[in-house]
Amino acid sequence: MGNDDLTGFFEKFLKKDTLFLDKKVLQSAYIPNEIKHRDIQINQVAHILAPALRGDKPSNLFIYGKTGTGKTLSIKHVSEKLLKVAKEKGTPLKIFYLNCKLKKIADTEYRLIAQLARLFGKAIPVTGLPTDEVYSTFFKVLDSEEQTVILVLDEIDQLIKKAGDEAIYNLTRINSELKQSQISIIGISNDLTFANNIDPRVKSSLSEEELVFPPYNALQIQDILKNRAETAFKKDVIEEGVLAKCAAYAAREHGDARRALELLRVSGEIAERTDKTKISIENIDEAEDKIERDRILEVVETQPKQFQATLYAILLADTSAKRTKGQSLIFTGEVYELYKTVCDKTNLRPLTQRRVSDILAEQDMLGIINAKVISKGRFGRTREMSLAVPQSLKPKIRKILEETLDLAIN
DNA sequence: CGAGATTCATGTGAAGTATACCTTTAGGCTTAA
DNA sequence: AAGCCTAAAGGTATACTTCACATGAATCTCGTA
Repeated sequence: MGNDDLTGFFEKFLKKDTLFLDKKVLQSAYIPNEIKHRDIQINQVAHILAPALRGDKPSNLFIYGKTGTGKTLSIKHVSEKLLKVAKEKGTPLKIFYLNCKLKKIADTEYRLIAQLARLFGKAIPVTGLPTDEVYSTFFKVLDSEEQTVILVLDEIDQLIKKAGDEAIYNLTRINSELKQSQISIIGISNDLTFANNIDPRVKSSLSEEELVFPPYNALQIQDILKNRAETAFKKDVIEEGVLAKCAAYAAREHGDARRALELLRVSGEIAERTDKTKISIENIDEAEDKIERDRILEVVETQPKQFQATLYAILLADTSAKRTKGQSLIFTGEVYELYKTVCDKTNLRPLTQRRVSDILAEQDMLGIINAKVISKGRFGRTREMSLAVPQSLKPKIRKILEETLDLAIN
């Protein structure tokens, strides 16, 4: 493309009017003024947290609910209002929000506490410090002034699954030591069954109050969509039935409103890019496809080298496996053999099978493969897995991996 | 023929190791009085 | 003498390895009908 073409393209791009009025309304970080269909929950949260305004310690709260049921949104909404009132009254109240799922941020006890201390403006190194030391630093800042602190730990189930419940237990007990300040914990979990496998002591101290966020039904999602679409899009750019279909898609997946909004936003982007003046129903299908692709590619690209090598081995196994019933089933041993040859080609130091086994388990968690442990009777026991990736995406993944792993393409 | 025993390939837990990084400390050098 | 810098010492978290044991159904074994 010549330079003139490019200039032309940019000019045209600027002239072309967009379908969006305010795209950020559809992004997941956006907090609308009015949250629909969550009045009851928001009220309950408000009631539970209100004592903070009088300088009392609010009860610890545990919130359950599937993804996209408005948990985070509701909490953030209440927090905002609460902080505003507290500020007017001059009550020393702080609310911190921390997502435990983020790798390398809060997925171990050390990292969680370190991150908390950082929120209070303390610099904590990534490693090297005793965990106790970090605790006491955190403790000191916390107690350095009279204040009430509310700590929101999102996706706390992930943390406990990876790092155990020690950290949470310590956090809940820290109150008895605090002289000036007090801390309440709000735990948010997507996994409704996860309470069963944590220490009962932790559970009881964490869930002084419990709240369940039920999924939205299709009508509610549609209502939410309509509401947001009004401010997000220009008038009349949405074709009849589009919102309904978005809602239906999302409701199919346990009423995930976040997904519905994302679908709508991406549909809009697609329509815009293809120079349409309206968002049509077909765009939704394309959007769903694109979202899934982007998610997978994102995961593939950002994984550590060893994970990528493992994934590449799976990919190789997948293409060579005899294709029975459409789904090719792959076993650990097979993957590990291929993995070793991959390492050989890429000058990567091969990890042990023990470690690879863990890596496979993590890939399963990431949803990039489907795996389950089965016993093949006389023929041992293994993890039976298959790539959870659309066929059309495999070549692309392969290419990405070959590039990042610097594999000689044969 | 069927109940147990056996077997295989790998899952999985625990403990140990390597690496990268942190703080503290002691020595050496510089500086200012 | 005091202050400052540097390098070594001592300590930690994390990712990974090593070791050892656990799993669980297909297959085998062998007593019994």
